[in-house]
Amino acid sequence: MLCTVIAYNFKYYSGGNAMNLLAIDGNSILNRAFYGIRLLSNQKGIYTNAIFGFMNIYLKHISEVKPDRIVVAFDLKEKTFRHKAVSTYKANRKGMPEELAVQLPFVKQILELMGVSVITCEGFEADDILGTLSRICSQQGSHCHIVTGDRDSLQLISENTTVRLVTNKETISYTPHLFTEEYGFEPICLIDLKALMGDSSDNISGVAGIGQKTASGLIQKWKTIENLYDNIDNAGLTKGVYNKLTVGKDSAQQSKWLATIVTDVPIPQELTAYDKKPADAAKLKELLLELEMAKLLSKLNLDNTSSHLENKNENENSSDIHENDIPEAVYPEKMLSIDIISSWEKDSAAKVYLFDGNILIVLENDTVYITEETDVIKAFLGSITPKRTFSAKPHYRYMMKLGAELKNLITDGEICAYILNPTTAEYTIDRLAITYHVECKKGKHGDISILPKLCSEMERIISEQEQSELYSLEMRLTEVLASMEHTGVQINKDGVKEFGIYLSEQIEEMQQMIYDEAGHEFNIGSPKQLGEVLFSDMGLPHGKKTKTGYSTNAEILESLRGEYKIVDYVLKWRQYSKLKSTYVDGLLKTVGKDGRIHSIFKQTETRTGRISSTEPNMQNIPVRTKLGSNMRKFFTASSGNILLDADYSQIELRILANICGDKNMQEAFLSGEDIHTATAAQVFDMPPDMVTKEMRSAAKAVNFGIIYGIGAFSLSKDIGVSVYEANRYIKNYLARYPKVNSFMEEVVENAKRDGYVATYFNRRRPVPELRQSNKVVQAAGKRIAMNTPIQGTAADIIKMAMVKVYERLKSEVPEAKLILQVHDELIVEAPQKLALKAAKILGEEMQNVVSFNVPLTAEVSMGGSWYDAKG
DNA sequence: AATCTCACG
DNA sequence: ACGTACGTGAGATTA
Repeated sequence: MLCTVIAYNFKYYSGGNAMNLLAIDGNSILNRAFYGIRLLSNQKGIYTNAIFGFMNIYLKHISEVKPDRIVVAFDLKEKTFRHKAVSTYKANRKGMPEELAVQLPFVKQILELMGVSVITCEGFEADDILGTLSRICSQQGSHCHIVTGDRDSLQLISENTTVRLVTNKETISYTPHLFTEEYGFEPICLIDLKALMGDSSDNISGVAGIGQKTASGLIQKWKTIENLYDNIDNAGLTKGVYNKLTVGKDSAQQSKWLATIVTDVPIPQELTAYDKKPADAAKLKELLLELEMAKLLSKLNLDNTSSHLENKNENENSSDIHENDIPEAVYPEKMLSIDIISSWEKDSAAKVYLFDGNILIVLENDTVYITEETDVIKAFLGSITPKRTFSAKPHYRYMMKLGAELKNLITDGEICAYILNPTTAEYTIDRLAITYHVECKKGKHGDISILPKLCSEMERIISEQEQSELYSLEMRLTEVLASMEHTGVQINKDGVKEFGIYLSEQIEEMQQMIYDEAGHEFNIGSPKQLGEVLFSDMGLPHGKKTKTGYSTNAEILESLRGEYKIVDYVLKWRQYSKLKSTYVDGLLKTVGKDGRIHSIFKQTETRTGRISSTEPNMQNIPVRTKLGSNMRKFFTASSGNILLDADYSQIELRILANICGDKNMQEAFLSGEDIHTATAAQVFDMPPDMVTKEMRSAAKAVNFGIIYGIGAFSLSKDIGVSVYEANRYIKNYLARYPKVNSFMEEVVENAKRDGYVATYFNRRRPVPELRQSNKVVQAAGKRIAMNTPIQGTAADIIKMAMVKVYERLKSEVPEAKLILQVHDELIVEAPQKLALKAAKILGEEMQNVVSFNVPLTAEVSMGGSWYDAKG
């Protein structure tokens, strides 16, 4: 195969008028690159991920800053001891892993061949060199841009020095203004902050007992530790802080010294020494070719002498492949694996070839790599060619963004792996290859080339375990989740902000009342300080202790609420603070430019088969308290639309009634009586209309207990009766519903024998806990075994409903969109005019998704906000 | 990075 | 004697 390489019109750099120096912390950036990209190697087995990543970051900053001079600084050795270092300095910092260390010389070599100054200095670290350069620039009226991943370097920020902080997500360019806005003090005071709070990664001890929050407050007020200590007696400090500061004075001073970056490293003082020298193009090209970095070559404009890159696997005649051939003409029917690469990290993952029109595609092992976003990808993904991938959801979202449809995606390796074992923390192709004994030779193109083999093996096992239907359900669900993420939910930002202002006022008020009661100020948000104030200083009766001190959770405080005013204030303060920080502030951070929140729904996260929601979590928006439920008023239908909300009633208990087959329990549901009342009638042996509120709520707790894997102790705690009493309830319950009892016993027995439990639809979950010798762990394993078939079957059912609702809406009411799922609840946004039609589909599909002896019921209601739509 | 607390089903 | 209900995610504090 022969591939045409087209050069990018990449502008290297052009100098501006003001003289600029770009100074890069080589070690810091190399580290980021290494840990940010999965391990890759070229054909010879040389690891290349850090090289790729480093060069990408390097080029990005060059093109943005367009510097006149460039310096890349490195630490000399991994275990360099600083001239001023104490003996334990950095003793706990782990050495560079071998895989990274081997890449370091290549990076240096590439930079040198490019004519860039690479500097190291015996006895000093890279950031000291940067500090020195920054000082030289300031003195000579030049501007210095520092590129690093290390926040310590922010202390160097000045009018003449900008720090471009590289993080996993983004690069932030810090000017003095931006820094001060974020930290509340000047950049140079960062060393004073560290002097107080310390930094374990650098073995800087700071002042014992002073954390980030306290330290930050002190520095904002006093700027430097010297100033703080000079005024310490009239600084209005609490006793605790005062004592800690006094005791830790020496440590603070030494810490400050350790945290200070050196600015007088012996390096050339004349800035012209760092002018860019001519590159050795030939050698550079040779090296990059050896490393198989085609894209970098083209970015550096080094590929114009030879317009063809030869594929090492010459198993095809040299016919150029044109973009139009790719989707349908080349491999119309054959299954292809795809890896769409859109971010720079992955971009560097592939050894790729450039075709006409800047598209990067590799066909090898039936794998297609695509990195540029063009119409060809769209055509390919939208074609009927069967496709295989690892993690399909981003591809669906990509196509939805383009207003197109991803078609014929048959296999998703990550979903396969989740079906086979949902307890795995992270799914990577490398690990799965080992687990499923698929030979993992490091392919030329990273690990994706083993995907075909790996998938067929996993699919074989899925089929053998009779999980193919479940797998197919999950495959169809991916598109539904992608659509929910894509559509998002509208939020009333102004309303949320206003609520936040109200909360702030309340927090302030509560804080003042708490301080008045306690007699002094302290950090209410610190469980440690709160515990000391309540239980040591004020002498309230304390409950159990945690490892670190007194327990101050809501349950304990609630029991003291009536007797001590302060406890009530603390509980209120907690409630307001939680709403403010997690919901008001947290949600506002995630609102998209379209005024909607696009949460991520994770499909391979939970061990029971549920989906989870992150960034933000839309599955734990408050509802149980009056105050909290106000949040739901801000989730609204967009104009002309309305929200439909449907939830299954008692789905887990109904599932239990069905799968255990207990006639008495089924009867309780079929009677139409409220289930908790019916249970109370059974347990307390009386007619339903004699059941009191208290009895009903006790029965409700027992019902929950049964689902979770009952324990008398916890039940007694939950409903406030003796353990003996709780035991009686459970006994009565199981006597009335005998098949519940036998079902639970059977499930545990089977799990012990098989090593896993399964849901009604054959979703499996391994329960290794049952095979451990520790009895506490074993008991937990039993509860898992009892709960998972119930919770998991409910998850299976709502997933089936989601797919059906989604597909019917798509064909019958395409304007209506499924937007949220909260475990037993689905939310649809529909045009008002079509609301009834959509509501009918929603309710019908949810109810009819399975036919059980005890039918499922779903209650649908609608409204302009989530608050109103929930019945 | 671990711990505590608390929001949801 | 010991710990104490299932499944999640996020924010704040502190080591």
